[in-house]
Amino acid sequence: MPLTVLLADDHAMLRSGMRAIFDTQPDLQCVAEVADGRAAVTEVARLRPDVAVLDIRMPKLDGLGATEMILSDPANRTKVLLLTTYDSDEYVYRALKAGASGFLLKSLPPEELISAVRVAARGDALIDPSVTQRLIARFAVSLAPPPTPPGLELLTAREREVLLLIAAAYSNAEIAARLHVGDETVKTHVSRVLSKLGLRDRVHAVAYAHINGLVRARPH
Amino acid sequence: MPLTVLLADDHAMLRSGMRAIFDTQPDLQCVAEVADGRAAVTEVARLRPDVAVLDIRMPKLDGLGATEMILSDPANRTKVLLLTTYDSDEYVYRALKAGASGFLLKSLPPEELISAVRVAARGDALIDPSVTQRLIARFAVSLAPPPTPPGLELLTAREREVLLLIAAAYSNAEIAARLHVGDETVKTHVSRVLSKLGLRDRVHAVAYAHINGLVRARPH
DNA sequence: TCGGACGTCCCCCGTGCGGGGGACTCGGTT
DNA sequence: AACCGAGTCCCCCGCACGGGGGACGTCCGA
Repeated sequence: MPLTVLLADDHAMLRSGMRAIFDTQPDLQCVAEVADGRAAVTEVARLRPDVAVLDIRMPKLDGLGATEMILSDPANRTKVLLLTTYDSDEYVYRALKAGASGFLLKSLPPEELISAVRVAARGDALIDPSVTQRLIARFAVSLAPPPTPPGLELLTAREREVLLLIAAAYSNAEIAARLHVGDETVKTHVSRVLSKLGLRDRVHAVAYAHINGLVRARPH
Repeated sequence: MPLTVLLADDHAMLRSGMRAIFDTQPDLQCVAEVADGRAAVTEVARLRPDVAVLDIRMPKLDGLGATEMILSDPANRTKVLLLTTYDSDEYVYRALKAGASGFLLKSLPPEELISAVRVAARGDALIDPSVTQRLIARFAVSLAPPPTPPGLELLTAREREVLLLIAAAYSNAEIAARLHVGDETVKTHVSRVLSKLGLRDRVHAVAYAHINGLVRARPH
């Protein structure tokens, strides 16, 4: 059975152009054309096409908002491809966050649009190369380890160990038990950590450790 | 002038296959074939091709390591496309982090490999659709706001305000000055925050706030 | 061989902190 | 009217904490 497609764009000319492209493919069937985002949402809910191709700029509800509404429905099985004339980073992030299966520029060659629909239908995703480039850069920094915080290199191994335990909100006595040393020893380490890092008290130490990424916040 | 390409793969058969593909394109010139990662790095440094196509599994130095060495050189202008038989998330992350311009599966149709080289050469990037899908999912969660931490809804507006100041490592006296209230008042708020959240002391409160994303760590 | 860094343990002392009370004002609900 | 939650201020008490000292052993490099 053919893949069903919904087209959403406020320019009738562009819609008929895309429909013509799909009509060249026997296994692709364009089951609806709409001119705004709200209509796209309702028609997707009614017809449940395999793929919805949405322009970002549309009246009443833009393509991003429509995408969010469509994909936030847990019963939905329609994949969403977003089309845009100009790419903006904000658009991309919002689109990907909403779970779009594609983010493409309208300059895309017709045959690639067809292949994009097939890619989306089988559950994969596709991003325009010019956007991918910037996405990688952004993704890389989000993976990059935080730069070594200032002053950390002054600490000995033991002191860093103690700092991590402070950051985990352990008391001196708890740290002592955990390291199997006396609590007076821990006090010494703590004092050295504070003075070496220029911190007033252990509360500042906890903040320092977390802000500088010494403690991994809820693992993603 | 033609685009120059370097091929790196430990299978001679695959190299000659790819070379044959490139030879069908007048504007693509395969300037070198190497069989391991170390050779790839030195040849890229010597020949400075426009694009290097690297297999991930290679002797001596794998494609990821080679990518990192190539792209860590600030004088480098060669773009890197990575090829792999099986995709693993870890591979992808490392590749993107290193700054690769592409991450493709060997199942890729030949004509798409050609187009990928052109995409990379012009500075854009390209990721295999099956990988993109998972990348989006991962990217989305990295953008997702942290879920509302447990217990936070028990706090009044004022108490939340105080909690944020505690998280910023302010002392009771400093919080009092900042809020223009007496320090006895602050003590009351702090006590309520601690008991409502089940925290032992302000140190735990600082850790709680940071772990639950109430305080934005170094903005990316 | 002598230092110096590191890790360990000890004492004193002042104070910020947190728990336990209580009390007052406001605003909104019943 | 009575009530209650939120915000404000006050007192007392115990204690963990942090700064100031000093001391001792080990290991390593000068």
